[in-house]
Amino acid sequence: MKEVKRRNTRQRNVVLSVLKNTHSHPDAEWIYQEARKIIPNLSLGTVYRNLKILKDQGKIIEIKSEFSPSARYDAEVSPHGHFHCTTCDSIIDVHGVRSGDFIDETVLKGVGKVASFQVVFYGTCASCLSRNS
Amino acid sequence: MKEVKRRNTRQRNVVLSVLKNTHSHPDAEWIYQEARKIIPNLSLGTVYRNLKILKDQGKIIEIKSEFSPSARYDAEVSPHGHFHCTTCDSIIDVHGVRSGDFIDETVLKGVGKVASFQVVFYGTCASCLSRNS
DNA sequence: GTAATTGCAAAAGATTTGCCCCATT
DNA sequence: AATGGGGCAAATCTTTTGCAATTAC
Repeated sequence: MKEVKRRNTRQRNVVLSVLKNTHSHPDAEWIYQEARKIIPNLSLGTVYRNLKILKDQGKIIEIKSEFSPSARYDAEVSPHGHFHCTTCDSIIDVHGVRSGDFIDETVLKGVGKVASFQVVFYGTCASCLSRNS
Repeated sequence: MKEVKRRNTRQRNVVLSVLKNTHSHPDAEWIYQEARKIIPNLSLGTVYRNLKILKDQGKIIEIKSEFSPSARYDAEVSPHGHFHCTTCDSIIDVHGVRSGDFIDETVLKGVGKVASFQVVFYGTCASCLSRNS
């Protein structure tokens, strides 16, 4: 993506604020539906374009999961992991991920220079466990 | 996916052996092209179907990266992480990564029951670093 | 013989892009 | 006024699926 002077648009602000107001790690379609409640004639393409820009700017995180066909997004950008429940499809934040040791190790092993990382756990979340017990 | 008695087909064997013979973490299309050298009339749909079956059987791993539009595959199934070089697009194995090293198990216990996990580092690999220095 | 599997092609789903008009700076 | 951004729709890319024919067991 080329370096351009970004303008301050209502659409981009709404996309970001919708994402900041949820912990559900939604996909583009969900964000689109929510944002439409505020800007009814918003288009899905604009949502995708802005998600990419916001990701580039480091204001949001994109989550790629083996169990989700579409990318999921998160406005919490401090380093943390995710737990994807394969039963109810919800994604839960996992704080306290000790990435430092691993990044060091990776660097030490001569693999390369780490810029960021993603950790996703798969399994059954606590709610689903108790629901089926 | 329903439980069925799996048959031993040439197509599935070839897909698996193609993947076992590389460390490049290829996508379905690459596997398809390689496998076609052995079974010329193989179809891409069959490759996708078999990748899904092999994953279900735990014989291969699927890697979802923020920087790859298509899923990548790995026939090395022992728990390990990956490093995706955002310069040359190669994916490198990072061994010695265990979930317990990443996150306090007790924290994870409260979230749910973990069945598997995925760790992907993003950055610039050693080859690309030296090439551009 | 029976049911799983394949090849083919169409379909589906997710994301990107061209174009022209509008809005921000 | 200049140009980034939006809406819309078409296009692209990846993956899935229906179906009739084939193959493994």
